[in-house]
This record gives sequence, structure tokens and C-alpha cells, in this order.
Amino acid sequence: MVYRTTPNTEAKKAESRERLLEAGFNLVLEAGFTQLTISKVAQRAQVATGTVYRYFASKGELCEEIFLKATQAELEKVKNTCQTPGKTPLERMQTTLTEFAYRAIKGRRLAYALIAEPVDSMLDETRLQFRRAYAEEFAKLIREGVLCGELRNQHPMTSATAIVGAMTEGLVGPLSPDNYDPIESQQLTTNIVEFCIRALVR
Amino acid sequence: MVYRTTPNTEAKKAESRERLLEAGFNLVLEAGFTQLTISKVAQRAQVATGTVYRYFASKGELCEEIFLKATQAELEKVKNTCQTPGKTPLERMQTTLTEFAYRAIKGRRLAYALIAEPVDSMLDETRLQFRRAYAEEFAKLIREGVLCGELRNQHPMTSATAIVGAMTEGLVGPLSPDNYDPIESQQLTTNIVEFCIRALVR
DNA sequence: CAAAGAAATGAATAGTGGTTCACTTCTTCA
DNA sequence: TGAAGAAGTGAACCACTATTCATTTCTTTG
Repeated sequence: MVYRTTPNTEAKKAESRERLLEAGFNLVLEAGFTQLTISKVAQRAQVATGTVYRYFASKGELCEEIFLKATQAELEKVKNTCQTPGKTPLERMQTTLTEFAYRAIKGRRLAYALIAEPVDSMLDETRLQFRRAYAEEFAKLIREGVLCGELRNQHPMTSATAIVGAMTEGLVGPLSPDNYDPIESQQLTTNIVEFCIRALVR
Repeated sequence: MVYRTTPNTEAKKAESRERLLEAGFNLVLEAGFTQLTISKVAQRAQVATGTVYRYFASKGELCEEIFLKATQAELEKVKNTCQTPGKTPLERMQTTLTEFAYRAIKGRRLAYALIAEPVDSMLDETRLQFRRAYAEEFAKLIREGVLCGELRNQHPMTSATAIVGAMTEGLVGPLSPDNYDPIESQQLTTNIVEFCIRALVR
């Protein structure tokens, strides 16, 4: 054995992998998962098609990593606002939903890809998991709120799931087209969030 | 010209078309749109692959017709309960949502295909239209309810869209798998519907 | 520097499935 | 019945891409 990978080489490899991931991410950002092909990703990352397969076992795996990276970031933010100390569950819910909507509208192309765009069934499973994860967070908040009497008695997970649905459905319409009116979006966000809040309280 | 199609031939053609549509519908019913291929449809309908193209310009057109037929039927039912005379808007809303959920759970494979299954982008547009159509109906009801003071003041279309989202999201989970517990479904339905109702009143 | 191992290359392969079209079969009617 | 037009046939074609692999290029180290 006269050759062994050095930290230097490893670093290069890691960088290549990162470049590939980023190239894929940007493609999704610009045109959604449907437009992502291995050769386009390779081209963007300045490598040959075959090279992609030295880093990802299949297209599905690449897509999944892209999806995970993007959604996990969002989930973190949601978790954060869900747990802001010094606020009541209801207040936290309101903040969380409002900021979720705000981010979705701001980065709506990506949000559309992550929330609603058709992808092959493999990713679908992952997507469902994430929706459940969001709901899980909301459910925690609702449970808390119910306990402290701030929210009415209800089935937390069902309400939480309904909220995920209400939010995404309400946002998908304004998400896909490019006509973006900040005032309208603001109003829309307020309306949806209040809809959800009303269903929780009392 | 010594040949002209007779009513007899026309009838046969109409029947063939119907058979194709039905074959396609059944495929979707059993395995979703992803499993629908032209040759499978042809096989089911007992005709050659090429024959399909004498009735439908493309796969997309065939899919669209299948989708339309199925969804339009559901939309009609929704419209009906939305307009039952002798009931208040709130009562009608409650009935409509409950029955919608009931039907979705009962025919959940189809419902999943129509509501949530990924299809190519062409159908996506159609699907959005239908979701909007449902929302439209709900919005009418909400407007009425607001006017007669039964529902609180709100943006009807936004609330309506949120309801569509809450209902479908809540149902998709229980829709895809085959584990069907009638009591749980019953409870779930009640919970989601009440969530929506709470958001509408007062 | 040279040998060996690792990584990169990209043209070729392969699977999929929609669509076409030259040909056959059927229907009508003079 | 036979000519003309319509419908049906299904094998071949085509487009698209994921994936492979023989070959080349790069890195390391004795």
C-alpha cells in the first residue's frame, strides 16, 4: 500500500460532496425537484455525471439529502419559536405560525417544492414524516395550553395536524405563482393564523 | 363516399371509450395514478395500445378525464349538502364536512389518489382548480353565515381554503394505509370537523 | 520518480413507457 | 360483392435519464 487518503484529499472530497448538494439544492430552488437530473447537478458542480455516483448511491438518495437539509432547517426554527421561554403556549403558537408563514412566502419557490410539489414516492414518505414532525411540535404546545387552561380541551394531535393542513393549503396558492404582494401576504398570513388560533382557544 | 358511421358504430365507439375510461379509473382505484400506463389501460379494456390514442390524444388527457369524472362527482355531493334547504349555514357546513370525511375514509384509496398522490404537473393544475372549487363552496356558506350572524366576521375564502387544508391533511394520514378502524375514524372525523367549526363561529 | 491505489471521467448501456404508423380488419352502401 | 372509408392492431420508435464501467487522471509514498 503506497497510497492512503490524506486529510487534504478528504477535505477535497467533502467539498465536492458539498458542491453537489448545493448544486442540487439550487436547482430545486429554481425549478423544483422535477427539474433535478443527475447530469444537471453534475454540470452545476463542475464534475462528470459519473462522479455524482461516487458520493450518492442513487438519485433518490441525493434528493432525500437535499430535502432533509432544507426541511430540517425549517423544523429547527419551528421548534425554537415553539419553545421560547417566558411566553404562554398560545403566544408561542401565534408567533410560530406567523413566522412559518412569513418564511414560506419569502422563499416560496423552495417552500412549494418542500410542501406541495409532486416528487417520486420515496420522498413522499420523508415529506409525510416531516409534516408529522411539525404537527408533533404543535401538539406539544396544544397539550401545554390545554393543561394550563389557556386552550380548550381537544385532541392535540388532530388539531395540530389540521393546523399543518390549514397553513400549507392556505399558502400553496400564493406560493406557486410569482405575483407577490407584501400587503396581501401580510393580510393572508394574519387571516390564516387567526383561523387556527380561533379553533384552539375557548 | 360509400361509408359513413352509423348510430350502431357510434354506439360501439362510445362504449369502447367508456371501457377505456373505466379501465383507467379502476387502475387508479387500485394503485393510483403512478401505476397507470397506456398499455395497462389498453389491456384492461381489451384493446390494443394504439387504440387508446384513437380516443384520447395523450396519456395526460386520459388521466385528466379520469380525474375530472371522479372529482366532479364528489364536488356535486359537496354542493348538494352545502345547499340543503331548511338548515342554517353552520348546520350545512357541519353536515358537508362530516360527509366529505366519511366518503374519503370509505373510499380512501381513490381519495388519496385525488387529494394527495403525486401526479405530473398537468394534473396538478386541475387538482388545484378542484380544491379551489371546494373552497368556493365553503366560502359561500361562510359568507351566508357571517351575514346572518351565525358565524363571526372573517375572510370567507381564506377560512374556506384553510378548511380544505385541515380536512385533507387530517385525512391523508389515515387514508394511505389500510388499517381501518371505524371507531377511530369516526372519532377523527368528529375532531377535525369540530376544529373547523370552532374556527368559524363566534 | 515510479508504482499502486483512489478518484474522476463521460460515452455507452439500459430500462421505462409514451407515441407513431404501416398494415389488417371491419363496416357501410351502391 | 367490392370499393372506400373508418377503426383496430401492436411492433417499432423515440425521448428521456438513471446508472455503469473501461479508461484516464490525480495523489501518495517508498
